[in-house]
Amino acid sequence: MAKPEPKLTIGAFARAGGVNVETIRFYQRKGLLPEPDKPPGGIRRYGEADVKRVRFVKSAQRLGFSLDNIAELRELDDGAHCDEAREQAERKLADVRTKLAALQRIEAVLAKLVTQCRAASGEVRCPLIASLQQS
Amino acid sequence: MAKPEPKLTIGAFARAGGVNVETIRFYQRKGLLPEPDKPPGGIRRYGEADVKRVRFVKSAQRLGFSLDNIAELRELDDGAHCDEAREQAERKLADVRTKLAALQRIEAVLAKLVTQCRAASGEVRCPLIASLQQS
DNA sequence: CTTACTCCCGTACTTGAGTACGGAGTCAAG
DNA sequence: CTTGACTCCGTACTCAAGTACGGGAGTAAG
Repeated sequence: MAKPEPKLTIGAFARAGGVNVETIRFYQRKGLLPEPDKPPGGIRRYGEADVKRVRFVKSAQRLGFSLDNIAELRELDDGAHCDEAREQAERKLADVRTKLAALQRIEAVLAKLVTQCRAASGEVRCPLIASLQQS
Repeated sequence: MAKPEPKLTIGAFARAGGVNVETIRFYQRKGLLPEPDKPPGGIRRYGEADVKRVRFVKSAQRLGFSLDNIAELRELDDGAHCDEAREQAERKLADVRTKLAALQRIEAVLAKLVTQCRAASGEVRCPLIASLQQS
């Protein structure tokens, strides 16, 4: 049953996870990744489970979770805490929706300014800059 | 014609601009706000033009421009460079649209995860965390 | 004149997510 | 056995956008 366990060095591990070595070490310091025991002789080895964990961090990060959020989320990964993880995700979802709304407003304003600017070539004052000076 | 020019102290000025004193001083160091001459006697005074300028910074910031962006934008405020300002704004708009799209994808994924989680109470594995471990 | 605010100015600290550096040790190839 | 690549480890630096601090000077009210 003993799987070969690829046994990557940190460099290979980092490449497999799509991050660089320093990032791995940084995550270890943060407690986001376990630091495998150093076998006498001195070089730590990493396996598939570690690669998965980096990927977990990276995907969660893409979803807008901060590293601290992710650490919490990870602590809930002991089976029974699905509810709490879900609540976290719900909070994050609310959060994302807020940001989305804000960004949509920005998009609208910016688009309008650009249009005005295109229309108004030849005016004394740049409508974009002028408008930023109000309010 | 000589307008009274309110002549605010930095504290009053900061309040008028809705930021705090340290922020004003920080913007001055960055070149985003002019630093008025110190009259002999030692206390600098600010007028309406300065308040407008802080507002300019703050509105541009709300639209997602960085302080460095804003400094560039401000340099274009000498009349004839409306085109360049518009180009900046167009780049920013493209930028905002990219972010918007990304955030929308995130929203979708997160919403789906939350739904799955609600449905799957009683499973061994939390679908949220499980899913973050893929890819 | 004293007290209580402000202002001035420089320096340093903060947060988040890494990146960079440098010396020492280890490992595999030639 | 040497060379080169890689690892280990700690410390320090980066960026953005401020915030905090502290001592000295000016100012306004009582």
